[in-house]
Amino acid sequence: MFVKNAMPIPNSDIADMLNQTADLLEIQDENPFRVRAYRNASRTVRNLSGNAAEMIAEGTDLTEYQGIGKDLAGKIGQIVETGAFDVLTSLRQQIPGELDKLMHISGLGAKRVARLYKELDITNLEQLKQAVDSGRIRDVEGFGKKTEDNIREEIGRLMGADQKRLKIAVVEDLAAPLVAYLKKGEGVKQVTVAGSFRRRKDTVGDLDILVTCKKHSNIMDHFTRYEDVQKIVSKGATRSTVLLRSNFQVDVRVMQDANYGAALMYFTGSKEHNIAVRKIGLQKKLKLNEYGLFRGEKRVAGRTESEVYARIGLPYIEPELRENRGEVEAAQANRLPKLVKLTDIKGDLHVHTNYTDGHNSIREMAEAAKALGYSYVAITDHSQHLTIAGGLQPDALRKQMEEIEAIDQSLRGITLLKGTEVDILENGTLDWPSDLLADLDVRVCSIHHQFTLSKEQQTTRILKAMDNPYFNILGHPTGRLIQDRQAYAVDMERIMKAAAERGCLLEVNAHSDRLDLNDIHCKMAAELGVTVVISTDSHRTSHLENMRLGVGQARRGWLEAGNVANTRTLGELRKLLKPR
DNA sequence: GCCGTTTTCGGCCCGACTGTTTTCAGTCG
Repeated sequence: MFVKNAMPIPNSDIADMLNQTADLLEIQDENPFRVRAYRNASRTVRNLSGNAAEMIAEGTDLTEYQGIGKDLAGKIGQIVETGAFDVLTSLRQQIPGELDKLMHISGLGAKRVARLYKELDITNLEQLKQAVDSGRIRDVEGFGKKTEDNIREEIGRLMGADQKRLKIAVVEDLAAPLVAYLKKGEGVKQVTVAGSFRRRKDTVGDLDILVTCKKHSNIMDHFTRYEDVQKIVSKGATRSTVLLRSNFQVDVRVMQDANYGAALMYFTGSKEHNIAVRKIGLQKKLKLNEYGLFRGEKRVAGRTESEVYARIGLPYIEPELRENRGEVEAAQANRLPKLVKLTDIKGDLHVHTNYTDGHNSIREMAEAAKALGYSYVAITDHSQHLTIAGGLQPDALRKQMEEIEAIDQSLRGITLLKGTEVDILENGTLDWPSDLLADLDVRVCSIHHQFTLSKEQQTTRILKAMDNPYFNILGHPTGRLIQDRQAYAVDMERIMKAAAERGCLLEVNAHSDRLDLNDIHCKMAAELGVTVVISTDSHRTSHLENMRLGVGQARRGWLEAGNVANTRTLGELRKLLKPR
């Protein structure tokens, strides 16, 4: 049985085990639909808003979820109870080494990995490298010189430093000049970045770019001549793939304007969303592909995405929702959220200045916020405990508050709020005395040390801090740094329930390294009735524009303007920030 | 292994590109 005090197994671990099972079954040439069933269940578990182990303990029947039937629900139960999965264990005994890892080499799938094992006894990357170097690979049926070269290159890439997915802000910087370049191609009409970039995922694995242009364009030649191209992986009339010098992959697909909507849907994905939508189409005898929506041979839609969705009988689904996390069902029931937009945001509530570790002055940050059209901005520098970031002493904070008031008097069209980013100390107290907290307008409360406390201790620490009547906003609630630092262990559901009860707000930190809360947590917040604040944690004026990244995550988490405190007018906002 | 306005069996999204092939399997998205 699930022991209450033991750390429950995270959803990601369960999902990984199911996915590894799928890989190994595929290597065994199992029924491909059984393989797919494991992959689907893996994805469903990964996307659950609650912890599967806790849900099971509370009596939730996992078969309610898409892709989990009686059998897999039982198997997930076993994983949760024992921490192990006998199907996977037995497969690992039958299949030696790291064959499933070899599958993740681009160009090698289950079939070829199995063949390499059967014929050359290759079970790991090192053996594969030796087989390539000695030329034995070429003797295997279906493997030729080109394949050998490809594998050699891929191994080199894998053994070198590679982090394939990049943070979305980094990808924005790669995409902008490439899009500008493509637009200069002969006969080019539209250039749109699709894929996970358009869905605003926090990291992006490759760029999918859709180009529409006149017939007989030489756009693919133009594309592959782009100066940052390191290698042309494939090049065809309608689709080409290259690697940039940074090893980042870019796919370009060429379409005619009449197909634009269908193609954009197709290339935006997610794959799982597209499959779900196509299934609904099939029920109505409609076939959907990147060239349009067809009834038999007849094309019935395709020019715009809205047209395609409408013809299938669905309202338009925003790209950020297209993860098959319930949006298709919500669309069928006409219960899609009306997502928050960047233009709904009326102010930024987490901004640093050169009083602590920011680069710009109070006035410069305020002017920059005003230029974005905001009606308020809060200055929230660090508290005394955070010496490494030049945390303020109480008298320095008093002096800053006076300066904020003075500058506020001199500004028109924007209100400057006196704020703080106050440390939550290890015992759950805040790093300022109550009399100081009382004189501030906004208190962002954050954890900046002792990341390694147990889940129970960390959760208790935060809950205790929330007992403070001046606690407004939990800053970067999990402390994760994308691809750099794991989230610290917290019971997010308990924290959110407590926040909802007490009127505390949770931050969606829009800094490109954080995006914390993440998308799944945002959705959980909406479900639990927690109001969030989307803030940039700016340390220089240019960071204020990161708001778009935070809004992207909020949209991926199904948040509406009503779920977001800083879409409200200053008067309404102040009510939420009053001490309790 | 899942699922059901095609409903408890018999389906399961669909097409492009490559490489190794002489007509297509494997891989990818």
